Amino acid sequence: MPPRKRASSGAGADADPGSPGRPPAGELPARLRSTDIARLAGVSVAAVSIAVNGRPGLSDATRKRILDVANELNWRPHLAARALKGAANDVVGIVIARPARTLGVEPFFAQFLSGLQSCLSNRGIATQLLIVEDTETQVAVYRRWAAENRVDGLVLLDLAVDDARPRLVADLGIPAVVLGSHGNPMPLTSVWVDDHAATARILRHLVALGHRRIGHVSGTVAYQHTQRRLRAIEDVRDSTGIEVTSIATDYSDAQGASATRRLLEANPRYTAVVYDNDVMAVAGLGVATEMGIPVPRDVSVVSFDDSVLTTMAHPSLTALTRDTFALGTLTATELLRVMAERPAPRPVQAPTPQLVIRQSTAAPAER
Amino acid sequence: MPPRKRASSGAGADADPGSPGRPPAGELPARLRSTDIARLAGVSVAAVSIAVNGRPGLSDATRKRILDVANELNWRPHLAARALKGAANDVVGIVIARPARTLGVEPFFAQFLSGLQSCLSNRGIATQLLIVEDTETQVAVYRRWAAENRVDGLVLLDLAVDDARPRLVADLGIPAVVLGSHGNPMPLTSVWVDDHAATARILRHLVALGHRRIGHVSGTVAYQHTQRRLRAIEDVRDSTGIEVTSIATDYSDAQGASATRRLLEANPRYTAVVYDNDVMAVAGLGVATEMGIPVPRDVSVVSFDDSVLTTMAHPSLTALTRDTFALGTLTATELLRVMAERPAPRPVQAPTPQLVIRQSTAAPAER
DNA sequence: CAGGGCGTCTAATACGTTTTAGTAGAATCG
DNA sequence: CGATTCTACTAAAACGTATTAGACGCCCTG
Repeated sequence: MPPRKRASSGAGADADPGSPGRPPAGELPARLRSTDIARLAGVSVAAVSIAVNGRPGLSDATRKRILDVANELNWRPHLAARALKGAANDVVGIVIARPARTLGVEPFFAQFLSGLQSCLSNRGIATQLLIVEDTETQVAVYRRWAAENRVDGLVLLDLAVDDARPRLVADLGIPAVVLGSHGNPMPLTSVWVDDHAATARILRHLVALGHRRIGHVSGTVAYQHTQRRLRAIEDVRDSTGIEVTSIATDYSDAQGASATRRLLEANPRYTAVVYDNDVMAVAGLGVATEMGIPVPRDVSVVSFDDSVLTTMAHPSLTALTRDTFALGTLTATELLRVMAERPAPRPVQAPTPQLVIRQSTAAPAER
Repeated sequence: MPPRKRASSGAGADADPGSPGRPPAGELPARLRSTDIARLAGVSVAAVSIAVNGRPGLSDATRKRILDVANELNWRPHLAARALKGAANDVVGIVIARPARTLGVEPFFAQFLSGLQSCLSNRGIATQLLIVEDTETQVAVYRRWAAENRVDGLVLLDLAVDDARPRLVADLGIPAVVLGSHGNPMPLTSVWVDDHAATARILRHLVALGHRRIGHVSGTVAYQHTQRRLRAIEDVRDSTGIEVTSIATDYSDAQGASATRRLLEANPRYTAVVYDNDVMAVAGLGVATEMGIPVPRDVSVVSFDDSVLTTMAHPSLTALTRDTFALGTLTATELLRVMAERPAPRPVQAPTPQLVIRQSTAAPAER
């Protein structure tokens, strides 16, 4: 038997060869192909390809005729066929390794993603998202995506100390940008924030107010940016001689609250507490209020992250603020560059977060 | 000239034919193909395909040998080639039409997405996300994605009154689930929440406390769920005779605040205010505090959405709570069913949000 | 022992596009 | 006016996989 031929323009004896056994919603609209467009425009498929890809070598009249037919029928090149020939997929991937439930808690991710996407959308590029349990699966996904040729680029987030991913992704040959790392060696282009300066900014503010005994409710120490903050704190401690105690947490409100309790029960009491994120800061504020310790009179509170939470708290919280959306667009811009030009890896500095002084910080009470 | 042949297993004189002219990071690892696996396993490409797709027709020994080789080399079928043969892409799409900057404000979206993804990830399905400006572009994207065969399924969010998208998507033949609509006719399977019952639940609570004059700061009236809430309010008004006034907003804290101001300056004053989302509720709480109107003594406050915002506010806010993450997983489950079986459209009811009574509601003050 | 049936495997083809090599005709040039 | 270059287009060969039709043994059965 000859290979099954699709019903072409000729005699169409098979009006609907569709499945007679499948009752509901079983119509298949018989996908258009470039041959159809070519036939209707009276040209070859090669001409169709040239026209839709805007390449030179066609008269304006012919080009227009082809495009008119294509638009009329709302035909686009089949993505898979195009990708098979080595074209871009117009997809960038993000794989996140976090407990899925925690994603919605922080506004950071959603805002970053929005910024990223709003920049990529202009180029018709979509973002492909996968949430996995652990870093191992994450690595497996990178491998799989590379093998499958699924994405044109990657964004790496939440870099851990000694994270193996940048090296792996670079070796896999996928264009990528990492957010937050600018270590050496640097296998990938990175967008980084000066956590050191930001941390110093907070501490300078508190020291200037007169605080000499400061608590720090830190995030997960496995992350690189946490380490950078801790190092900055050490530097300030060494240079100014003030006392700073860090307590590590998992960023949750629960651990933020219990860390706060420990700091406020200490004797002598810490006169200021710095929190690595907004959720913990607000939770800590609640704890202080519960314990009858007025903020900012008896204890000042500062958050590393700014959000609707910190502005709406009472008292509103002094916080480091940054444009997370813009961070996303910056990352996207760099990724587009990497995808297009494959330049040598380089660090790109994002604006350093600014300190917004609100109602939660003041000079420590006299003793 | 004969067609370019890739260097095969034979004499390997070309250790690294990589580009000598492009200096940085220009290695291309020469993608593996099924032929390579076949050669190394000593079988045909057909056997490789059968093995990796787990289809019957191969002895266990051969099957294992093939899979071993494939895993060893970390080879996977090229996605595009596979998709070209009509296989699934393992991608579902979500197109959101909102100002990009607003996405991070509400936790709803991030949580929903997490739930969706955590369910889809089990099947190795990724989510493709696109944020666009308006509904027109959204429709164009659906058309393009359909024509390109980019996604296996769609999730439709933020349904407007008379939204044309369900009909369009159904006509395009893309499996899809809509969140929130259960109208007639229903071209697509929908996951819906009983907004009517939820709204009634809030009002019953306030009426039971003794409130007879209630303000409602509503969201954008173009959305279907806003309409359902408004209708529910009307029903309660009609059946109980209490007074309820709605003010439409765009969900922003700014408009929430100004609406609150209007309600609290009214004479006689409204003794309770219901907000369509948590951001506005917290903003309204701030306004009341500023105006020297104690909550809940002089005015009760209820939020339609629950989040870290409502729990951390002082006083903490009475709110409707629902498991947005679970809503995501439910939607994913339904979408998977639709993609697999193409059943007739049907409504799937998600659990009705429950009222969590916190500190912001109380009986109205005596007059 | 012929013949059917089954288990295992392969050759060849199709999927829908892009790209390369090439052709026919018109224009240009010495 | 023949040779060259250009313009506008086409035929055919990829891209890497899934699938279909069959081939080849082998076991069973009558």
